[in-house]
Amino acid sequence: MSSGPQETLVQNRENKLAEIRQLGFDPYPHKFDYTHTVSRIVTEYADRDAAALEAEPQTVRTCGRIMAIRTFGKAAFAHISDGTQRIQFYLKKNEVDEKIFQLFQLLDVGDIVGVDGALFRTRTGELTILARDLVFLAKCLLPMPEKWHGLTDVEIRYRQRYLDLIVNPEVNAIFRKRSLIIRKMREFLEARRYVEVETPMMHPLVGGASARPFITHHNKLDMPLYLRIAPELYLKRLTVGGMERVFEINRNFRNEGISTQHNPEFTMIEFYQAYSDYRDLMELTRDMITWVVDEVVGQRVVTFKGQAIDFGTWHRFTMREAILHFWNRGEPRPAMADLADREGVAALLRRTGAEPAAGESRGALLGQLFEEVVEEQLVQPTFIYEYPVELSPLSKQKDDEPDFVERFELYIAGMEIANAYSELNDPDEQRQRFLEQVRKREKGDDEAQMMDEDYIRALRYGMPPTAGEGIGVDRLTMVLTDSPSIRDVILFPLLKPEKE
RNA sequence: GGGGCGUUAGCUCAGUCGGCAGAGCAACGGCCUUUUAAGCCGUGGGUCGAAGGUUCGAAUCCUUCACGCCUCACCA
Repeated sequence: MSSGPQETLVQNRENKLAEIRQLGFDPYPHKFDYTHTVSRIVTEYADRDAAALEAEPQTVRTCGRIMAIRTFGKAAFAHISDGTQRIQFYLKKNEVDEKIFQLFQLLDVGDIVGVDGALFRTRTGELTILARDLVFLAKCLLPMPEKWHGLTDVEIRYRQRYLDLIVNPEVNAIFRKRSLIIRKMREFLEARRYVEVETPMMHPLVGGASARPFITHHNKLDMPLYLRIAPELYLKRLTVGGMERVFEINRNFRNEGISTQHNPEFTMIEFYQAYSDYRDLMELTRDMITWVVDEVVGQRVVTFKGQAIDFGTWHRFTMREAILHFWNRGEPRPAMADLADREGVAALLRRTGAEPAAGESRGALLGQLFEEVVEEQLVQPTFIYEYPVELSPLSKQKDDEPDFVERFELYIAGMEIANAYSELNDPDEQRQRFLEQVRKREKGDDEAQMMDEDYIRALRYGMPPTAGEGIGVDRLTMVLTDSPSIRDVILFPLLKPEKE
């Protein structure tokens, strides 16, 4: 970083900064009053042609980062950007103060400036500011990436996201879209009488999902704390307390592997609706996501990794139906009867080439079979419902089939996007489920949940029938921005530390 | 964690069979008052990811390591 040729590149820029100071300019002024952002100029004057700008002169005062400079000895063009749009200004030696021209000669690509002048159109028709004043605002001391290819090295892009944002305008667009997606989801829920809440990020117990937690420690209390893997158990305490519709948008932390679909911290919108069941949430989910797609994308068909995803058509299968429907491992095709017992499921699992784990229940194997056979085929928005009770320690059982629970997941582009269920509100049954989790934990399953006595106590005060859901905001954003990696929709994804 | 690929100038990339380290942009010095990847002339810039090894000679072959990407496993 501080060796060899880059030193001279940086030295050049530092020398220029010193010269700017010697010319009498403040190298780090405190503020700049502008009349227009660059973006506003570009949109507001998009329709004014050269004649219109001549007949009715428009002066603007704006600011941004210099993205390109083209000099002609006694004149020059430069583009400045506000991060979203860019506009050109034209500076002529005989139309500005001598000092301003000298200042301009000391500018580099990357510097931040203010410009003041009248708008005109060049011969080629480009909207341009004829500069009458130029204000130095900040120096870019490090050399900028190249103008044609920009910055493509993903390691630098993720580590130095600021540079990525400066150079690659589409990155800025993705994160604006992410912001809009979250805003629209919030708006959707608020319009339905939901209240936004914040619950603890540091938990004394692990619960609400199956995942390994990050562990930390409180010094004064001398107690271990877990970064939350899910807010679920706190949000449901709130429904006990009479907050009938609550939601939270925040991070979960899971101490698991990292991949194009997994970051150790990720954003989940989780919501609970009293006096409703999972079927109501299926409707709500479809309505919410189609509306968000309409608002954010403007059309129902979205391209993701080259595939057309149609949010105008939603599919639904029970987990068992999906296994039969999407079976692609040759004849004979399985029938519902083959899923009826553990041995049948295990046999099918063997036909996929997977080895059914020894101690696992029929429900767990069913889940495994689903993942083997179905998951990656669920490209179009698809609800999978009725999950095995063994995989769902917090969900309410089906009345007519207690081996299964009232739960669904939403799949898009082969990814799990949402998970929802009718909440188990029978405290005795919940205790049994927790005890089962504790047994798993004792057998070495470090993803199993812990007994949460206070949560049981809350349920004993009575929780209304309630349905709850979590939607993975990062993954939804991936689909709506055609981003193949979760790192493309997280500003600062976790990376190993830079060496040195 | 396993497998595959990658790491060369500030950036984007070439580098053949092991034989003097290259280009474009950026930078620096000139010329240039409507350019658009502006143009023309000239100049400088390298611990070839790191450490070992093979060889008369290594960016190039071998080993180990670091980081990244893809993929599998795990997970949402």
